[in-house]
Amino acid sequence: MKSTFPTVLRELLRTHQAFLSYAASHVQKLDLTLPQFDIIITLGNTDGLPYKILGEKTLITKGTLTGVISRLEDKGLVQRDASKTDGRSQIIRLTETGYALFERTFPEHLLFINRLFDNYSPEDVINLEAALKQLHEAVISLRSEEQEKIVDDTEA
Amino acid sequence: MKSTFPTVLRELLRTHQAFLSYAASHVQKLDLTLPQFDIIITLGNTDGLPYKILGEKTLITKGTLTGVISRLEDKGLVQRDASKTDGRSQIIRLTETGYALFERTFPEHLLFINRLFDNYSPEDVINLEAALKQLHEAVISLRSEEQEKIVDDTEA
DNA sequence: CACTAATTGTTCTAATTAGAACTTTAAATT
DNA sequence: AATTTAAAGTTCTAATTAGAACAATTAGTG
Repeated sequence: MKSTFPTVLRELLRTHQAFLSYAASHVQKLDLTLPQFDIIITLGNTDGLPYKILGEKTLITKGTLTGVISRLEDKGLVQRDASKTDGRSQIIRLTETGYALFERTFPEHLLFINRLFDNYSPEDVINLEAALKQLHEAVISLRSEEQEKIVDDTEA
Repeated sequence: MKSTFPTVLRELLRTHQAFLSYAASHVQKLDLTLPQFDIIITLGNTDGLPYKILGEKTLITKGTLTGVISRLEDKGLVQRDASKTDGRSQIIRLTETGYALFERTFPEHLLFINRLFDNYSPEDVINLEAALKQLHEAVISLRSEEQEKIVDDTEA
């Protein structure tokens, strides 16, 4: 059996790692970590987001999110407000300083990142996205199969 | 300007994360973390590898590697031997227990992972790998450009 | 050979990470 | 309405992560 594991999936890990370190190199100049800047970006052009949504958009789990938000709060870039409609929920929004940082740095960051695709044809972009989605869906599909197995075992 | 950043690259992050959590779900049953199991796999079928090579293959930086190896050593799965040819270098190899674990678990792990590609045609695999490599090379190319800039600044 | 530069691995720090236990509040059920 | 169940955030723990400083050794240079 020819194993696709070492070749294709290693390449996924390598590409991911390379991209993160590329993106981080830009963000570090702002004295922010990548997750921190990701929060800033995600909050930009919104009127604040509940904790939960913020975690879903940035792919940061809630236990981690508390720490990241706290550090941004310490830096004065973000603030927590209690939700008016749900007593459990916190709304995170950019402070004035945070919004100013967003406006000042986001366009340049976008250029920096999009430079990766300078030599891409439109088809290349489509292919990449399609290939990633195909793998993503395969993972999700198998993961839910595994989940069902566990449920079956519990019931049995 | 149409931004490729939020769509394609988010998909890279999501796919990567989904894959890791899928792989981790399997490895956790062995009471190992993914990086730890990655080391076991990488050492399997070798006669031991120097620290440096091990880090390159697993994409783990040296500061991190020390901790991961130490934990595997504590579990008795791996041992450190001083290199005979280089006084600075350590050779990491599987212990008997470690090798037994590798032999017992690796084939099943491979099956578990390769299941992701059950519905892939050969072209699908080739496309995925090509798309990832294209992005990877774009990152590397830009990263080295950035590096040159820094050198220029230092010289100027 | 002497000196400098580079490499190997360890140690340390600050941050992120997932997961679990926990508190508080909301929703659902009886 | 009372009770149970679920959801939102916080806190805690163990591990990973990158990066920087450091000691020991090797390689390269004059």
